[in-house]
Amino acid sequence: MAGSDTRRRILDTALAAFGRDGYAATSLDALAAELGVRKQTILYWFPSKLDLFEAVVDDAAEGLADAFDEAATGGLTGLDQVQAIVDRVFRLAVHRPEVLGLVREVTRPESPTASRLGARIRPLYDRARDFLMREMEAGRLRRSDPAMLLLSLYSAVVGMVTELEVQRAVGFEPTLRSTVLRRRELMRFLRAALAPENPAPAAP
Amino acid sequence: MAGSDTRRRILDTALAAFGRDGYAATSLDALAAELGVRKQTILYWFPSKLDLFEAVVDDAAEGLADAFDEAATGGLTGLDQVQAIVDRVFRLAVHRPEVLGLVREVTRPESPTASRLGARIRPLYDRARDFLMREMEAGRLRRSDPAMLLLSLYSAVVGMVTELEVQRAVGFEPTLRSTVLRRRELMRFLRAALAPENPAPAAP
DNA sequence: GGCAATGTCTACCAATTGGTAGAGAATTTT
DNA sequence: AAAATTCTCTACCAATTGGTAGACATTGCC
Repeated sequence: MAGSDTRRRILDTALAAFGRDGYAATSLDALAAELGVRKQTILYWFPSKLDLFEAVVDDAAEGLADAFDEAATGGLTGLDQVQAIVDRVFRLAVHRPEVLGLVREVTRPESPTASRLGARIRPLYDRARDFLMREMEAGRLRRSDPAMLLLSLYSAVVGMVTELEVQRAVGFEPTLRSTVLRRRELMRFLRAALAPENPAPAAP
Repeated sequence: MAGSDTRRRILDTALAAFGRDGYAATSLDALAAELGVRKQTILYWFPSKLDLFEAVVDDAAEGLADAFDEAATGGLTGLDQVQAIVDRVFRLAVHRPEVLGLVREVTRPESPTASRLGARIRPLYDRARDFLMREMEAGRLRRSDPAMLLLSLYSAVVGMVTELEVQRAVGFEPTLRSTVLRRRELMRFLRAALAPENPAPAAP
């Protein structure tokens, strides 16, 4: 069944292209050329460009959910859990920056599938908010509005990560070292913002 | 001289369109229609689509610089100055969201003018870094790497602001009230992260 | 071997794209 | 008033876009 391999390859390459160049700037012909295939092969697997894009979004959302799951199954709590997730997102950003590019593309209000993404990430969002709420009540995180805090966190992390690109734009070529420094600095920032004012009592 | 008025109108409308839909998804025909004018009129004022885009970027960069200037001339220091700038950016985001959309578009690595933006915002960047360095040395901000901290700040603010859009994507319609709450929560976050561990001594 | 399903291709197509050439107003300069 | 400049227009154009129709190959099944 070589066919579903083609399908997989199309999804991967399309994710990279959409994430890098955006939906409008990615043409099916260019995509096909990159795949070493004809455009009609793409249209065989996905009836239209928009269908392809939606499939790519779903696929990426699934990958993101897996990444979060992986970072959230260690039984960590408080800042350690936050750190684990930040690390995971950074790793993703380093070796698959297109995924975050796609997130960026898709959160644009005029995106052809802005609402679709909503449905896809909503469960992640709810889980994260519950986690924050629990940790605040346990005194392991500074108390504040969990929904708002979550948006702050998301902003800080994704913003920081995508600013690898800004850094390029401003003229620095980001190195591995600078990436490490960036992550460390971000964690200092987050720890300062999130650490409870008076440490939680040890568990009984 | 009705001509330069046309030029001005083209710049404004193009900024809105590029910021909302992105460069590739904005066609000169659509832009012209929105302006009530023929495409060739646009091409008379700007020799090509790319030229128009560059002019729009320059124009927006100028506007951003003015906004920062306005927020930075009150002689404030430390967290108060940071807060003034955050407020200013939020105001901008509320009544001209396209500007931030454009920043987002242009910081994409494949943007046709990624490097151009670099040159334009570099002075702002340098000024902000100098400010942070000064305030740290005066003990009014927590000490850390100013360049990294600046990226964190930029990320947190721009990320938070663009998440007004994410919020829409997830299905909430942001209200004025939620915007106010968001700004307040962001400032709590920033204050927690930036406040010096031991307060600075009063000025002599 | 025949046959049906699956998968990739060639050949087109209508619509849209950014852009050129140059006519025709309107305004300013002389 | 004539001439020159400034501005917006109509008329095209070649290239690219997403998409359709259907031929041709390959595979697994009977």
